[in-house]
Amino acid sequence: MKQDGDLETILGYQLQRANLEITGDARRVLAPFGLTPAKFAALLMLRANPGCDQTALGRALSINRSSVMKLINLLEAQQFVERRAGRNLRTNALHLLPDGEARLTTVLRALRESDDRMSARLTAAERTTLLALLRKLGSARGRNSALPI
Amino acid sequence: MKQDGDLETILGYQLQRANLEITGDARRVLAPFGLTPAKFAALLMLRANPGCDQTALGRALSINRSSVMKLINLLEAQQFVERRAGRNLRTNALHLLPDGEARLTTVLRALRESDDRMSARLTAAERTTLLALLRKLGSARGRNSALPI
DNA sequence: TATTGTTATACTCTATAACTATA
DNA sequence: TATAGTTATAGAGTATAACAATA
Repeated sequence: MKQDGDLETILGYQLQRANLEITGDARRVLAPFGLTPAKFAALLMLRANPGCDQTALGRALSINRSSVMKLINLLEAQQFVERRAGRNLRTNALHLLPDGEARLTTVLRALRESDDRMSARLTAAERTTLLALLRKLGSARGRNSALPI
Repeated sequence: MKQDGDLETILGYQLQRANLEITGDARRVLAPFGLTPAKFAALLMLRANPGCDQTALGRALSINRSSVMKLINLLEAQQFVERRAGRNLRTNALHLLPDGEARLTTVLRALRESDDRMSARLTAAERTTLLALLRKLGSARGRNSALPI
């Protein structure tokens, strides 16, 4: 099978391939903890912003309010997170539970190993470059659809 | 909302964000042609390898045989592609139809515009670097799961 | 009126497992 | 036995649209 010259230089295609490769390993690592990449990202963002509401979390992650609902419902059922009374009657204040935060620390360690393993074929400098370029691309995320501000 | 320091340096998270951003625009561009990113990629790969069978296409795209089935069923219904008699009774030879190839040329032009628009916040050199790094990461794709060789 | 949470529904992409026919 | 295609099913991640309650 020949490679296709166009696909080689289509950013979206290469992103999708790399994403599946890296995310696949992350998924295997997270599964024993009952987590998925999306739930894991939500936990980290929550840890950095205790007490935030669901809409704010969605904006930070650049995902829809209804997608946040799903994640928090699951994380609450797993005792990672708690919905507390918010600053008014229509908002929730989201908090990591102490045990959830402890578990998250363990999970983060495991995920870092996965990340290192997956980026092993890059030099440290390449990895840093890649992260910077990805952030540039992803920073526009939600400026249209998910972050109507 | 604060950013989370860990998420900033987790490759999988930044890949996912960038992927959603870039693929989202591609999806909007492809939709009027009845295509999605996955179907589009299959078409390009098929154009480069006329007459290949479904399993080979799956390997080239690093996706499962059953995923190829879905894509080809749709593309055949849309008259982009045809299953012809293969080199033996259990293989299909996949071929782009002439009109499908013509349409693909138009679509490719539109997608290139999307790709350029999305990578506009990178310099040409950065875009090249990014593609090279992504290919390094994605090249392992399927060596375990999807490409048992 | 605008916003928050919620619910129901749907779509994309992919995978696994098992079957059938053929090699 | 091994491989190609097929089918059914499932899971992860997301979105849209509409509603109720609240601001």
